[in-house]
Amino acid sequence: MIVANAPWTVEFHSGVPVYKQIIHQVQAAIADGRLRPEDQLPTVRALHQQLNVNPNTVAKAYRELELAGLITTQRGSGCFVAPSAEPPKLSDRDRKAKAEQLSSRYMAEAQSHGLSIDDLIQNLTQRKSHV
Amino acid sequence: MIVANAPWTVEFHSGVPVYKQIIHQVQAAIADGRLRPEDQLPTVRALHQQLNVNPNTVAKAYRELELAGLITTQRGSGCFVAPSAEPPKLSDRDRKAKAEQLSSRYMAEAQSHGLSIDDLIQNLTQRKSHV
Amino acid sequence: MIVANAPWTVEFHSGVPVYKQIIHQVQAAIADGRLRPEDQLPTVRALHQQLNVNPNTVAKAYRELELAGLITTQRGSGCFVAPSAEPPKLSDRDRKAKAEQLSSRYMAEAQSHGLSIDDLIQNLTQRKSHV
Amino acid sequence: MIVANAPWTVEFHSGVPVYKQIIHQVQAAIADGRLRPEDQLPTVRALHQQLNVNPNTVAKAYRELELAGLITTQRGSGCFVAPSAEPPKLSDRDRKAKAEQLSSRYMAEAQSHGLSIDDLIQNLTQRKSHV
DNA sequence: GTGGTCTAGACCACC
DNA sequence: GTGGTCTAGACCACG
Repeated sequence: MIVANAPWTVEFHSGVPVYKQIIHQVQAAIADGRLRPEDQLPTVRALHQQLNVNPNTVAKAYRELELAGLITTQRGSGCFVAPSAEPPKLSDRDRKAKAEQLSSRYMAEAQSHGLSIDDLIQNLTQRKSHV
Repeated sequence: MIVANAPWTVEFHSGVPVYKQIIHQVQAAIADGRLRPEDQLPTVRALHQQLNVNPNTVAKAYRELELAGLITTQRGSGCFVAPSAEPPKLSDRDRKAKAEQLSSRYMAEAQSHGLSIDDLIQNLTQRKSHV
Repeated sequence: MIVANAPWTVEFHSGVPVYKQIIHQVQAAIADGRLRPEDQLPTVRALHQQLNVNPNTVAKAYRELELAGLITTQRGSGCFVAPSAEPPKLSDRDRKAKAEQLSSRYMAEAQSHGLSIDDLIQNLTQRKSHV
Repeated sequence: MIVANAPWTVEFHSGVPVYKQIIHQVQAAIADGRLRPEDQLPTVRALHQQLNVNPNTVAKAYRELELAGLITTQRGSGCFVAPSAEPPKLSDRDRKAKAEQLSSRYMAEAQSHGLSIDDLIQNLTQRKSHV
């Protein structure tokens, strides 16, 4: 099954390289089950059109995902989630450390644009219930 | 007052340019009142040592902040929050849009490292109460 | 120390991608001690000129070596052999299997160009004594 | 005689195109006498099954061999080594140059996988005596 | 000066 | 049609 309806998007001026944003989204989709082992990823060409980025940029993201062992590519037919691909498992301690690190950057960026902590919490809570 | 005890940090491999991370943190500190008009910022030298970053990088951040009118630099004595510096005011609609955009990127990055929405919400809530 | 005198070369029409040939050569240099931990690699620009290939091709090779953990890159100063980089250790059995696989491809290619096994053995023996 | 028991193999991730690997092996078999003029080659279908490769890929290899004059195809009955097919004859100088070029590439690849020159020499010597 | 990212576009290998 | 490789060239971040 091709995940054609997935909400692939990138922000161009966030500072985070586009290809890394793609990697993050694929990893996130695998982590929360929207993409399952053996599923086919969008083709390089499809994603490059949808995101309006250069095909090479998508290919670069897919290449790194393959090197990381998360996906496999089959010339002539496409890219697929690796059979063994599994969401990363972190200890509670590591989760908190990582959340701390991310939130710190996240909050600084948010506040610098005039948002408050509550704006963020509210948005996240909304997303949670929407799922 | 010199904000020497503020938690200045940068992540080198986050993709967000280091100088932008510094800008974000200064803006955030101004936005939430940790830095007030007329307050002195850490010196370039102090920050470059603390963050283990090239002085040019800190200088570039301060230069852009000055161009944005948020700080003023006084040769020989340091950089100060501009008297008129005010947190940006956004309409509710803009706040929501910005929060949406930011959250989307951060959630993907969080999930790609094995974190859940709850991990993020929990961390932010904690921060809120700590203030 | 920059390994400026290393015999970096690529064959353009061998079928093996140029960037993989570069990777192989770096790995080989690490494996046999010509490159040691902390040594600096040729800069992207230097190698691109020496090999007469596009800088991106060299950069791609270095990027994969970094992802594999063999080298580290420091923006603004260059690429270095990772402190922990070590030649791969294989069991005798694996060595034989790998040698079998490589030699099979190697010999077919050699014979298809009119060379005999003896030509190959002779050349390799010569190389050995030259070291 | 059909060379059904010949060790036809391809490596998919070697970088050398699959169809070229097939060409090399046919040429090698002709060069060392395993295939003689008038001998029949494996059918496209047989080889595609044995190598687990797309029939088009086998067909492409055979087509190029025919263009090179090494084999002839007779519709309905198969492909045969051309009556005039002869191993290429190279001058000593060319042989050495070719061997040098090939060995250089293969040694880098071998060492990058942790093999030594001796591993290669040993394997080749073994092959020689097995014939 | 260093490496990193992205684009545009070409050609190739394989299904 | 699929992905893979390479080039040329621009712009950016960092020291």
